Amino acid sequence: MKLSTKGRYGVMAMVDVAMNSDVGPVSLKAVAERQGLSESYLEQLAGPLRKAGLLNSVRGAQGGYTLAREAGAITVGDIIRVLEGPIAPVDCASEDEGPVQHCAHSQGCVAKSVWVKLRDSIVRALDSVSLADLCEEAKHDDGYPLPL
Amino acid sequence: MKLSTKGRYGVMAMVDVAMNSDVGPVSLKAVAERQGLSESYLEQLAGPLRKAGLLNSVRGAQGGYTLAREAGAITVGDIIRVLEGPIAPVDCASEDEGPVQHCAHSQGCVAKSVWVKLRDSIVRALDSVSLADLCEEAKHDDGYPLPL
DNA sequence: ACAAAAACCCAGTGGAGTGGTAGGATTAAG
DNA sequence: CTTAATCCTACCACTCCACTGGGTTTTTGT
Repeated sequence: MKLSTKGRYGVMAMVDVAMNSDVGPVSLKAVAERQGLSESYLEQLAGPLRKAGLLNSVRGAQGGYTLAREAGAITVGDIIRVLEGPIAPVDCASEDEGPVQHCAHSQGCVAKSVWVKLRDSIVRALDSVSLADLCEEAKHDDGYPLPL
Repeated sequence: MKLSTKGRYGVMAMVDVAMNSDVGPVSLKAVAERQGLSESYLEQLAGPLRKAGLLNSVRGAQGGYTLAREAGAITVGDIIRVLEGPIAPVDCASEDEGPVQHCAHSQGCVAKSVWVKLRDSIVRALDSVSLADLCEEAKHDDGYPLPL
């Protein structure tokens, strides 16, 4: 039940872009430095995010990325779906389930109701938070409660 | 965001034991046959479940496993925790977080609130369903709505 | 014109984890 | 004393994750 770094870094990067693109497009180099991530790895995330219509890109020097929609219209769930595929704790309880999913309909399927319930919980949690929410929170937490 | 087979098979096995242990302990061989799973793989799940106090075992011929608590007092979450470790969509939002978790408290941690919210959703979903619930459901679904 | 900065693309790679199998030792029933 | 079961440990094939690197194209600034 772990998110991969793709999803995690993707959200970090999108928040970074959201918070820094007021003065122009944000380069991956800048994101990588601020967030402490690998630039070349971020490239692999930016591609899909652009193709999915969450990011716009500007090529060439001084280029970079901007949000393709306003921050309030992009949810964490949107990002996760692009980078990790449809939300599905188990294969037989996927969001985009095809015609009918039959997992060798023995007693095993008894558990399916739990997995569907679990999936719906995850979907609700991820879709209920937008980039705007995270940005707002970030600004507020400026005087950050330091651990240690 | 996928559950591993350990968790899935573990729940299947526990339901099987719950539904078949009224006449005596249930052998892993029987579980494996009914559920279509590998017996030797199930052994690896039964060990931890026993040590965690969810299963009792009876060794020797005619031996097997019974629930260590009543079915209503064992949740799906209990099983998952034993077989997959603490519920934590990302490391910095684990259930059993130690003293303080600091994920390089740069802007990256901005997303932490989402992960915590996500974790809590998962925990609530998994802890709200007991083996008894699943057994009840299984009996009801006897005339099973066949796919195809 | 040209150098630098950026997005793009794609191929490869090391390590860790997943999903098992194999073999044996112990325990108890018939 | 054979058989059926739990128990324990080691091993293995495979996949996927997290990255790295090399190279191409596009644009800006000098």
